[in-house]
Amino acid sequence: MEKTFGMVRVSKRKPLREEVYESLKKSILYGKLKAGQRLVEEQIANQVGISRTPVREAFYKLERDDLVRRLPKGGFAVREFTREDVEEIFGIRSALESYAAYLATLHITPDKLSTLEKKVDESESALKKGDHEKLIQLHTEFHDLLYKACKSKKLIELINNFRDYFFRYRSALLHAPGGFQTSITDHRQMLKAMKEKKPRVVEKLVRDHLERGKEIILREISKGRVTP
Amino acid sequence: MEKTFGMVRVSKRKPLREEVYESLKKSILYGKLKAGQRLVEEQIANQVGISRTPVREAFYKLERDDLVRRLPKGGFAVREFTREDVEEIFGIRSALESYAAYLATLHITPDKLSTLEKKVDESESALKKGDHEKLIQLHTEFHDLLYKACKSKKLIELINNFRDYFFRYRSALLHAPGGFQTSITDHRQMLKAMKEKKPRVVEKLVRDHLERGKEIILREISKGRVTP
DNA sequence: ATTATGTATACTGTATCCAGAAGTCTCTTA
DNA sequence: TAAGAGACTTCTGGATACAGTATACATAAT
Repeated sequence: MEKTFGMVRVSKRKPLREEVYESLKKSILYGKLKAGQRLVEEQIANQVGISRTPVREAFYKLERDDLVRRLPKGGFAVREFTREDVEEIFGIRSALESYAAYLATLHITPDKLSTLEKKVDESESALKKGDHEKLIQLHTEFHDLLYKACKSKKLIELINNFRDYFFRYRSALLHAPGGFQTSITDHRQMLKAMKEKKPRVVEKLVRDHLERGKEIILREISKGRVTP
Repeated sequence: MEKTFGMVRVSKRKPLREEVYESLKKSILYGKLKAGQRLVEEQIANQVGISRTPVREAFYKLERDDLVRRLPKGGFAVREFTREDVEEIFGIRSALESYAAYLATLHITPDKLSTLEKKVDESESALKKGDHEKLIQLHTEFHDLLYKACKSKKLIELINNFRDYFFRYRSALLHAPGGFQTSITDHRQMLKAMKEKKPRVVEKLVRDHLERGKEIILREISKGRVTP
């Protein structure tokens, strides 16, 4: 992060530990680091060309995020998920995200509603064009916007932490048979219920949406199409 | 933590960072460290007689727990709560704890039910004797046991983290007019609904229970009887 | 009196080093 | 051959030192 005022450079660099944390996190979320992959302080430090200290601190932070777990023989590993984990996490997500959607329905403003509507419209348009990358992006954005409207910073933070666990599966989720269409239909219904100020309906729609997502992931895991 | 096998001492001491973390956390929870109190690495390190490293790591962990916040001028401070924070946190607690109670109703075994019943019986007995300390302890234990029955380690962890924010208020909560009696009545009703395998009823009872708790805390804060 | 500059202090972030623990491998002895 | 001891390797946790940054205070200049 650098700003330039004329010829004067104002540098506000993030601490190294933050940079390592974000880089590792991104690698995990995007699947560059596979579940089970072992990570060792010294190795990462040598690769990056820094000391162990910021690497260690990044590891501890990832550990607290439950994105890595500590190995008994030293080092950390990218977290793996059992079927039970998937059930557990989706259960918690359901509780949190439906609550956020409930709050969002209470608090949302008309301009935010129309932004959401625009996302759904764009999704339908992208579906017609078969632009799957765009659809994945719009799907994520719809949920980001929806939860942001709940006005609870801590809740959003929590939700995003849980969503991160399955970030690398979002493509598989949507590519499942009928995945794109179902997702758009769900979003359309949520939007409708929000316009009508029916928070309990939105809440239920989000629960069902997540239940469907969970079943898809479990099915894909069973078929060996994705690794836990 | 030391174990002794005959004359052989097996020492499994916790890392210093864990010890500092737990000690600071306890001081925060029990009100020894007041909201707003500033904490500085070097100072704590000097007081304890260790280097800064484990202190820093403990601070980061407490920060992640949202029990302390980073100060712009260096150091950390014990977290303060606005009324909005109280509302936010109780909202999230309500979502999480009611979900946990719902799961617990599905999973609980008869022996655990009778343990819960025993806690309620003991609470009524302690109320008659005016043993308030005992009542506070039993209240906490009831909830610990209830949530433990949900069989979701991550959910329990989350819930406990949120409960910790108001740990120092639990006495005020129960000492509020009619607090003890209401709490016992609530627990009795939850127990009844659990026996009857009505998870949605338990869920609602827990929501109402927490709503009441929130109102009490907000009222006590308004009256200046507790500091946020 | 006000503003600018220099210095001291307080703190953080990072690098380096040391000691210890745990696991693995090799050699020796029974 | 099997068991035990010692050496080696790999890793962590913590201590220490150094450099950088931000703030407060004192002094000099206008």
